Amino acid sequence: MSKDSSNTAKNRRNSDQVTLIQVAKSAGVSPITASRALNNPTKVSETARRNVLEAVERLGYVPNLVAGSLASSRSRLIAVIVPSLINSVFVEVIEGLQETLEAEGYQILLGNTDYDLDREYQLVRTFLGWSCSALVTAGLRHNKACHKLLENWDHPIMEVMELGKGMDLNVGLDHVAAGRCMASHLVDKGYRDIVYVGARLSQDYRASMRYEGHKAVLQANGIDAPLVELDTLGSLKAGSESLDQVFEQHPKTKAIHFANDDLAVGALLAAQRRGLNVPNDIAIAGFNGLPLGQHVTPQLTTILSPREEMGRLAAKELIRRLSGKHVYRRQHDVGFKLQLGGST
Amino acid sequence: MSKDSSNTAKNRRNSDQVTLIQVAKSAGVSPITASRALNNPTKVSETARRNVLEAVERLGYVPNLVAGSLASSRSRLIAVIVPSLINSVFVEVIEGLQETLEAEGYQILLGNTDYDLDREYQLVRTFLGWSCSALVTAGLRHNKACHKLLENWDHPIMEVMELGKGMDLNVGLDHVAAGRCMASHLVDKGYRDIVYVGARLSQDYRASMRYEGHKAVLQANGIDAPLVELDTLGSLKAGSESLDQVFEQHPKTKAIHFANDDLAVGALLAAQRRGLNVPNDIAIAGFNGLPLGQHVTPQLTTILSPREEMGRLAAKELIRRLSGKHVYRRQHDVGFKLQLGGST
DNA sequence: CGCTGTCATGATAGCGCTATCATTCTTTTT
DNA sequence: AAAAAGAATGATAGCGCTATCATGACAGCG
Repeated sequence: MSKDSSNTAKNRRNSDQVTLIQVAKSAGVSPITASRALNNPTKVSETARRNVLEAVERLGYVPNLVAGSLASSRSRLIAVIVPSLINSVFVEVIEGLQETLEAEGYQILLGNTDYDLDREYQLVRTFLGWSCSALVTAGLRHNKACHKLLENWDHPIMEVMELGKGMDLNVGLDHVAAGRCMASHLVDKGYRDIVYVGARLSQDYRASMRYEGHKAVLQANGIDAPLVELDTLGSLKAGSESLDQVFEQHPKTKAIHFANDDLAVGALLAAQRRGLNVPNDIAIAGFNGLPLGQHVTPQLTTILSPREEMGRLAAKELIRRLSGKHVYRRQHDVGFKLQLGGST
Repeated sequence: MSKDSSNTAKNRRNSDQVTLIQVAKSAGVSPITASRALNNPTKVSETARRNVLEAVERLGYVPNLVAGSLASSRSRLIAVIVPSLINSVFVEVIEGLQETLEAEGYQILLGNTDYDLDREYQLVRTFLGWSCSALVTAGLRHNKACHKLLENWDHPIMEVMELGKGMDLNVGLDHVAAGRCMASHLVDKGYRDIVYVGARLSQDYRASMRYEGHKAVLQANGIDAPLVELDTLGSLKAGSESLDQVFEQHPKTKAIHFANDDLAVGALLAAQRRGLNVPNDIAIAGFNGLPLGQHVTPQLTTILSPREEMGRLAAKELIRRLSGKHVYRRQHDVGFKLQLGGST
């Protein structure tokens, strides 16, 4: 009986996969040297490195990242959790993140909470199980279990979109201030009957933060700040349909401050279809600064938020942190810009 | 000298992490039973299961998915590779995939090729290293190395967006037919001076497939089929700016068949800004059926492609395959629909 | 010449989990 | 009642890689 180790009953090797051991053998070095040649090239002699790389090429070796991560408890995976993909805002942040992270050899593990904090908790649990190098999540609010889990996690956590004291790193903008900014603009323009329209504010709580800012400014000017909340997600369609609801509840409305550009553009186009002049009959303002708003006539007055920039900046801060460098700011305000169009 | 196994020099345990062994100990069962209680509940007695679940709760155990994947060489990760996130079309497919896959406990590993097939190859290599359960990629074209790598991979591969003989599973639509469909419509409407406008056709080769269909119909009708290719990615801005280029190169143009809705809507709005009547002065058609096109006036004539549906269907087919069931069709045509608006 | 320090390499021992086979105990069958 | 089959559990041995420590080779130095 020969001891054929490659064929015993207990063998459960994935027969056809090339392993680092085979590469090492073929290169005439030990497995650990082969590992170093691939992951720590400077720790290995020129010849060894060359031999290993040639063997990799020759055998078509694809590193098993799962094994590597288990052994090193580092994974080069970055968890990214967003509430929605339909809302292009988050996609642009992801785009910014991805551009920077992929260039550094990190991969994105994507989760979608559908604006549900319990779902977020589940995703976080799963992602921690993947030994992610870091976690990026949209927003500063989490449920209790999630908060506790993250607090005890010893990897960077990046909370994006809004600004405030987070768990670790934070890149975002001040939504209350953004709401104030637009409201001030409308008041300065002389509008008095102003309605704020949002969609599912309990879910999109950043939109309700903007409403808070909006309300504060109006009240400081002795103006009422009525709110119309739609029961659908923000979309062109919802914006278009919201007009009826607004005029029904507040017939004298002269200006509408929408929670986002989709709603605003939907309403703008709908208003024009029914023969209303924007801004003379009704003024319309949005939030986000989507390209769409700049292509309609009149151009949409909105607040431009630097979304890709936010993603890129978040990624850079994370990378700086992951490479052990000192992070200068734990909180980073990317700001916003009032973009004046003809719609107000 | 006591043999304190938890504190020897060579110990590199991640000190604070709760492992399945601790859960098992606390539940009074062996590790393997604990494992089964979590992953194969039916293989374990009612009491054992309850004890394990309680211990999990008590200790705050988070399964190490990396270790599990290494041991089982299954990962519940699904690689999804798309050429772009800025193009909302791919995002909607991802949304459809995610909805279905997350419900089945799979996670999405997201890659972005930026329309570069070499980049795709790199991403595929990385993702194979993660022992992904399956791979979803946009398109049927891959570079040689990538093709070879995938051919030898023994997990499901799903190619989406376009229809044809792929490597494994395929869910998509026939872009040549879509191009023919829209061209036929334009010809039927009586247009003769028709220009096709696309952006970066060598990258977005599906758009050039639609052009092939378009050209075939026009030529069959004895009509010339001029092409204008833009050097930017498709966007409202590019569409808006394309008008000049079209009229400069083809002054008599009466209809423009755009490669996608962003371009088409950008052009439609730009045409109106310069006082042209759509469709009397210039007819405009798009492709995709984005909501945007249905909210402008006149509504955009376009081809509606079922993108989320495509993602959902792809996910379902994958899940069926992953659970070992027979897959009835390896190729699935999701079709498209000519959506008539007032713009043609 | 021995001493120390640096560099390249290797042997060993896991990382935390699950596949496999073995064992025990219970149920069913003839 | 004995034999066969099934259900629940466990012992063992990895999955493929890397952290850690140990070793040997060689240079610089008094």
